[in-house]
Amino acid sequence: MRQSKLFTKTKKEVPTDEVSKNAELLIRGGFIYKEMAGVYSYLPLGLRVIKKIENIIREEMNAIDGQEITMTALQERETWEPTNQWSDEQVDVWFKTKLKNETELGLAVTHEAPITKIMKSFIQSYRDLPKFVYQFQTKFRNEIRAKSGIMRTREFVMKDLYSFCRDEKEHNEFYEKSKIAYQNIFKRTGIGHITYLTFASGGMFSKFSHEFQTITSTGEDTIYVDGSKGIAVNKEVYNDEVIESLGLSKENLVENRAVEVGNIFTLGTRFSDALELKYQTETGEFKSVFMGSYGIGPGRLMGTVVEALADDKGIIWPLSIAPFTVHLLVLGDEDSVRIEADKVYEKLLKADVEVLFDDRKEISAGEKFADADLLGMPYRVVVSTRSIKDGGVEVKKRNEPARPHDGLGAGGEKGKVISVEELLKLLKP
RNA sequence: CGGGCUGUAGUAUACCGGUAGUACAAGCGCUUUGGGAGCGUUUAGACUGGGUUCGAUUCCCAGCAGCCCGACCA
Repeated sequence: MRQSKLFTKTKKEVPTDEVSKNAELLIRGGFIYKEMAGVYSYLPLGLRVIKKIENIIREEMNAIDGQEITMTALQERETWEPTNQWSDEQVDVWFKTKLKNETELGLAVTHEAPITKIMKSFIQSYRDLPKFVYQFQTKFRNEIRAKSGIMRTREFVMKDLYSFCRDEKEHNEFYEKSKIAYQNIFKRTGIGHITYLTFASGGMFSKFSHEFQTITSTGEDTIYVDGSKGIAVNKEVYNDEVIESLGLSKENLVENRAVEVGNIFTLGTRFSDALELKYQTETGEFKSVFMGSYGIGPGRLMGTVVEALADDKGIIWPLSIAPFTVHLLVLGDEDSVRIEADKVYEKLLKADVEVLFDDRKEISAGEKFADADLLGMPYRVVVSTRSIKDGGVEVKKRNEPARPHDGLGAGGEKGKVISVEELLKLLKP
């Protein structure tokens, strides 16, 4: 993509009404646009990140036999009444509305009840189980207080998977598989090393649940981490009984602030009982289906990556979810340099490298470098009179520490000059 | 939902009960070109409603909007 054609622009100024790092950097970079408090649009660069995150999640969900669907955002009152969750006392974040004929509707807060209804049409026998279904779909939650940029919003996409098993044993087997799938997702998106399986309360749905918490100083939650075992306990259930039952000891637990990037629940038969999702066993008895639900918010995951990995100059995207692999900069407007840069761009495209080409004219080198740092692509590749004289292109990784000042310009960080062929080998080994 | 703070060009800010100033952005011209460059020039602004006042962007009230702390969080 040529940056001269990209409709978004970077901003030098920090918006004063955003304090959180993720919102500041994502807005300055033009990844997202704030529509209102807790409601953000995703612009071209941001959407590319979201799509990559979704694809990683999709691959991991498919690997554990998930089947993708899309459910509706409009939900009927009757769907939620059997579990008593239409009432404002039970669920206080509903956005409710009405049809012209006064029928009450809700905007999707979550989908346990609707998916249970759907599955009633298809599950009758033990032969139909187990089944696993997921979607990426917009949730609406009328949060009293939206905050922390894209971390806690009123409208957001969530990947929610629902499992339907014959009994608790079959459920537990899947539940353990889902933990590994989730851990793969966080590893692949670059935050695996700071994300912990965390024992937590079950909220409305069950007594306990598991969260995946990523350690960042700006996190909303407090967790106690046992680094050697790689697990943690949420403050909300942090007591002697829980610590003992998990085989942990207080001496090894370290307090941290963290962001909940994923959450898995055992639902049991709460929904299948209430909505009468039953199946017949081999002996002809009717049993309620044993359920679980498994959520990840791609937007929050994106915000968490920004919070956890950025430096004082901008975002540092992991290769796996970067909007582009390479940020190609051309310095100077001389024809010879621009022709050479165009050639490099074409070669990268031909080799299937995702490249953002800063071909903007009359933009100073400093501004291009600052933008490259802010936008955070993994590789910065520079074409300039100097790189051409040195026989190639200058390559610098975004996550490499600054090299010592080499006298080539104020605050200059020199990359390594290599040929385009070597660059391609580096990117596509 | 309790508490606190804030609304001035696109963004960030300043002053003031009496002509709203600056920087960045944007447009134009020239210069510059390896870390957000310079000179000149142009465009552009007081959240809404009520009150006090000769006069309100400024003071008061209400509404709306935003941020922060806490509580909440499927």
